[in-house]
This record gives sequence, structure tokens and C-alpha cells, in this order.
Amino acid sequence: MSALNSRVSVYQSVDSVAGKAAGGHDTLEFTGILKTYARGQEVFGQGERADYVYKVVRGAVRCFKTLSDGRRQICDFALPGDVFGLELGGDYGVSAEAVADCAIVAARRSTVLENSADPVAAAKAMVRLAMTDLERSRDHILTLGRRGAAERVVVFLLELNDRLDGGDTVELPMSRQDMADYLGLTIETVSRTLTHLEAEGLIALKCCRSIKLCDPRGLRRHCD
Amino acid sequence: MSALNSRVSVYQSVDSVAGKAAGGHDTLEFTGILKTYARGQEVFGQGERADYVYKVVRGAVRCFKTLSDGRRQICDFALPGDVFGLELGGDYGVSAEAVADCAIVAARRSTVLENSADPVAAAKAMVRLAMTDLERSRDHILTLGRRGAAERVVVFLLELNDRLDGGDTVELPMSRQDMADYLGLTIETVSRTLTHLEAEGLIALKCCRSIKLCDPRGLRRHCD
DNA sequence: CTCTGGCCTTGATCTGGGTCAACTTGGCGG
DNA sequence: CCGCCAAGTTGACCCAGATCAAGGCCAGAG
Repeated sequence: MSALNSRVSVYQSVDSVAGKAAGGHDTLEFTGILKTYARGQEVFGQGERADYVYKVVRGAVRCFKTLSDGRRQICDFALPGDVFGLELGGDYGVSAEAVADCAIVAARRSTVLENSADPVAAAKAMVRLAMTDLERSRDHILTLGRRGAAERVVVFLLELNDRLDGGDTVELPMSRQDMADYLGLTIETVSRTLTHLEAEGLIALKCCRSIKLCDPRGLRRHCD
Repeated sequence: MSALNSRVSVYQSVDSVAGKAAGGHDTLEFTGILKTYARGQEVFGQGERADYVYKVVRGAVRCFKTLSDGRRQICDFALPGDVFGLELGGDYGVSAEAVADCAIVAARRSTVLENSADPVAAAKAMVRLAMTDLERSRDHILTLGRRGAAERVVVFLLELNDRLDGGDTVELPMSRQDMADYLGLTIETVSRTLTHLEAEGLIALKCCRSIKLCDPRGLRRHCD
């Protein structure tokens, strides 16, 4: 459970972590320590002091909330290039775990925010990150509140395809359980739905973690 | 449908719209025009240019997304003191309508953001607003993804009671339909659930828009 | 006063997705 | 190569909440 292979080294990243709309402005200087996390390893837990901000270099992370009886809801997946662990101030509102083996940069909050060379640009980049997350959350809310199982799965595949950008094939970094916990379904329903979509010729399950989107137009029609 | 009673006047508001955690810093100077909106009137529509930011003075606003077949999901209610219409840049990602008769301040985005006397404080206040919304959205996602009907209604009542702060009684500004569209349920289920909660002695329906929380502790136990 | 139209409640029935259980598949260590 | 175990699939059945339908309860108009 605890830090197994936490090989660490200093890492300098000055990538743009701004949204696609940015024309190069408002980038967040992201300097920190590169760590690796094994599949299933915790990055941080809900309620801990939010002293660090993270950025995925390789792999994928799930950010989730848990009810006292164990029910889990994944709020978001952080994919390569994504920042996570951004908080209002105090504590993390979610827990974060590696979905697959990961390389992640951990930067002190204060370094990224206060000690920045250009505080206005840093704050603007923060706003951009928060608003991007917020818009994705809203779509997630729409999906969970008003879409049926098939629509949820289709929306998920299309979104992942968009974010991973691997042509017409989605290489899922997560298990069926993770998909289910993101989509508010059960593993059985996710599995069945994928089988149905394949039977309809909309997708092809090359293997259970590799899905080809055969008919993107048809899929999009499936969920407006 | 269009602007019926859009009595307008200049309005100077320098309220703190920062979160509760703020010790007085990072306030957003919010200067704009005070407008009134009739119940049901649209404030802005999804896809329109997001040139204005809004702040509720009186009444309540629903921010929602709609699917092409008419299914509606309310993402958030904006209550007195809340800012809404904050966007990444381009267009509004949701539509906004008055749930009840409202008084709302509309401020130009540029006035609030760029032309601010203290751009760093403004940007920080923006981050605070976005993060607050984001955290509420995450809770909403948890509710929609993993809670049953009774838990949803209870969580909703507790949250509203917290935000409105009217002692132990919640004066609902919205209809059953709005509640249902926020909670991912139907009006019938919301109505039945309230009746059940009353039968259990957890709440009292003084009238259909006025609900007394008789046993806050019991309610909280209902949904962890 | 009655009429009308929202809004809300209540009951009967239906169904999408959950639950339970068996089985298959695939990756990995020995 | 086999055996093992986690992950995924498939089937049978069940139930929470949706749907369909009938009234009830105001508030405002006439």
C-alpha cells in the first residue's frame, strides 16, 4: 500500500498547462519532483492538507470520493498532461490513486502559486485549469443525472478518445470497475453495454482494454 | 419570453464574493447594472458569448444543460450572494433562468477581470469562485452517481439549509420539477420521498415550499 | 362566486439496471 | 508447461425508481 517504488528526482517542467484555447499566454510554471507510482498506489487522500499540486507525465490517476459504506464515485481521471490536486486552500476534497503505473510531478502549491515570477499569469492559468475541470464536471453531471447506461458508456469512450487522441482506437488505462465508478454503473452493466455496442457494429473490442471506434458518427448520434 | 420587466439602474457592489475561508482578502469588485428578471425568464443561453458575469441579489437562478430530446439537468442553483456565468472565455456552457422573481447584477467580464484595480486579487477571487463551484460539482457528481433517491433529497435539503441559513426551516425557491432536474429524479419520486421523510418524522412540510428539518442529526445519518 | 391552469400528491404498473452466481479469459510465477 | 488468481463476460432474477393515470389544492381571471 505505501510507497514501494518512489524513485525520485528533480524535474523541471515549464510546459503550458493552459487550455487549448490559450494562445501561449497564462502558462503555469510547474517545477517539482518527479515520482513514480505503482498501479493502485495512493497519491493523496481526501482530507489531507493540500500542500502539493500534481501533473501527470505518464499513466493515469483517478480522483474520487467515497461514502462511509464504501460506495465510490470517481469524479475525474487525470491523463498525461493534466493537473490534479488543485484545491481551494485547506484540504483535498477527493482522494487520488494511480489507475496504472504512473510518472507524476509533484510541485509545492506555494511554488506554483505565490513564488511565481508572474503572479497574474499564474492566477489566470489557475482559473483556466479550474474552469476546464468545472466544465467537464458539468458534462459529467448531465451524464449521471440524465443519460441511460448505453449513452454513458458512449460519452465516456468519445471523451477519452478526444483526450487521449490515439486515432480511432481508445487504449483504456483503467479497469471496468473504474469505468463503472466513473459512470455511476456496475461492472456488469458496463461490460454488457460494450458487448451490445460491438454487436451493433459501433465499436470493436480488440481486447478488453483496447477499443476501436468503428462508427464515431453513429456513436455521437447515440448521445447527442 | 423576452425582457418584460427589465427595469435597470446602475448598481455599485463592492461586496466580498470570496469564499467563507477568506479573511477579507481576494475580493472581487463587482460593479454593474441591476436588473430584475421574472420567474422563468432567461438570463443567458448555452452557447451565447459569455460577455457578462452575474451576481444574484434576490431570488434564485438555475444553471442547466439540455439534451436535444429535451431532457434537462440542472447543474447548480445560484442563490443570493452567488456569482454565476463564469466561463473559461468563449461561450456559456450552460443556460441560466430565473427560478423565482430575481434581482441580479450583470457586470461586464472585462470590468470584473481586466480593468480591476488589483488584477492579482481579482484573479485569486476568480480562482476561489471556480474552486468553490468545482467542489460543489464534485459532491453533486457523488450524489448523482452513487446515492439513492432518499439520500439525494436529504443531501439537497441539508445543502440548501446550509446555503440559505434560515434556521431549521428551508424555504425552497424552486418547484418540484427543478428539484427533480437537479437530483436526476422525477417529480413523483421527489414528492413521494418528501412524504416518506415526513412520515418518519425527519422533516415537516409546513407547505410545499417550506420544509422544517425536525431532526438534522437523523437526516445527516441518512446520507453520511 | 365559479372556472381555469399550474403545481403537487398519490396509486398502479412497468422496466432499466442492479444483484447474485457461474463461467471464461488472460497474464504471470514457478 | 501448468496452475493460479484477478479481470472480464454472460445469464437469471429482482427491485428502485420511472412511467402512466387520476385527483387535490391553491391563486388569479372573469
